[in-house]
Amino acid sequence: MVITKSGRRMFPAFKVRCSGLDRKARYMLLMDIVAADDYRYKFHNSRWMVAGKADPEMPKRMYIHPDSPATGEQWMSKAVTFHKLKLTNNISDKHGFTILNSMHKYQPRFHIVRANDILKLPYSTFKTYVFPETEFIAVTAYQNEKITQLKIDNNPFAKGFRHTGNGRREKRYFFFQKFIFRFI
Amino acid sequence: MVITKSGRRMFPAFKVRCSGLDRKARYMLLMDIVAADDYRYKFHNSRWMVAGKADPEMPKRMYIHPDSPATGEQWMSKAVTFHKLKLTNNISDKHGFTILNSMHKYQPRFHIVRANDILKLPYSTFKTYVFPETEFIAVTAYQNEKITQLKIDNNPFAKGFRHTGNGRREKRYFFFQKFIFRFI
DNA sequence: AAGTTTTCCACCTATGTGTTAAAC
DNA sequence: GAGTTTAACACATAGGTGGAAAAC
Repeated sequence: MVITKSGRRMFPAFKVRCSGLDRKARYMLLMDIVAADDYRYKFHNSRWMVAGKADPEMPKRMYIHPDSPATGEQWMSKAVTFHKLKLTNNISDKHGFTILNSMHKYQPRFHIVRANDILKLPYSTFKTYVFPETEFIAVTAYQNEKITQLKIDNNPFAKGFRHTGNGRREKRYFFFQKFIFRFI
Repeated sequence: MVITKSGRRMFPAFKVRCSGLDRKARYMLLMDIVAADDYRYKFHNSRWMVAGKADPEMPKRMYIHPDSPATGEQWMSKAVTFHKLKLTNNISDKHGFTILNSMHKYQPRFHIVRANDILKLPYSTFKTYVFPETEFIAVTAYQNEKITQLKIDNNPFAKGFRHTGNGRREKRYFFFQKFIFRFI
């Protein structure tokens, strides 16, 4: 997962479906990201390899889903997406983004708290869920070309980098087409 | 103020500066819009004139500033802008926008509530402030050309309609310039 | 020297403007 | 008919992508 100084979304976004909640009660839904192990990695010979002990971790922010608080009924009515959570490697970040170390491995976590209010969070019981398949390594530049291509093919914001059938980028071609269309 | 089926922001936005709050206490800041009188209007001979009795009003939504709740200190640290409030004439609106009648006169209101939580709002005391200079008439198409021009000259999203010094629109010209720059 | 991070960029999505002509 | 509303449009702002080269 790419992290930048200015903040980068996770892609694909963390998305969950909830069931078994009390329809009338109010809940806050949260996410955080914790170190998955105590190593630093490097990508070498097309493989991630351990490259030493992990650097110190910054305190991790608890990201509150912006629809919080909402009723169990509202949360269960559709999938809940955390697409606005942002990652950064800037240890001085003032936006409240999640600060990670590049070349380290991380595990997102999901929390459900029965609470009306952010003030009650510290005294409330958390139900925490971990999905191991969402583990990732933070980078400042892609290491694995296949990951890059997966992102390009699936992230709508990267459409400009997709290939046409014959293997060439389509961008210049379409800009030219647009020009012709407007001036002939 | 223009209102549309899909929802339209107010421009200029309602903007206030707060003082005298308890720095440590938490407040919710709210806005709503109420009928200013009981008339329907028409724009005739370059003047707004009464054109009969008002149509029935839809229930008015209380718009909660998205930064709510926050401390007095946070609210007082900078001007508070309600630029995301949206107006509509669609009586079936499901977005929670403020539903107004076209050709009717309205008065925005501003409310400060000392409360931690949306749930406490109904039991809380409101301090309500009205600034008569923010009164407006809702329309679906501009009636007064001077108002149109004021909006064009000041709203960044309407920059495409601004005139150059010689009185012509600048848009085509700049598109052509951009083209030359890219291909020479 | 080699690996990692930063900055600037073109290209994209998403959404806020008034205009225009058609619809009501 | 005359006045009002709607829908499609070009042109903006705002901000999310990876690429490339410079900087570290």
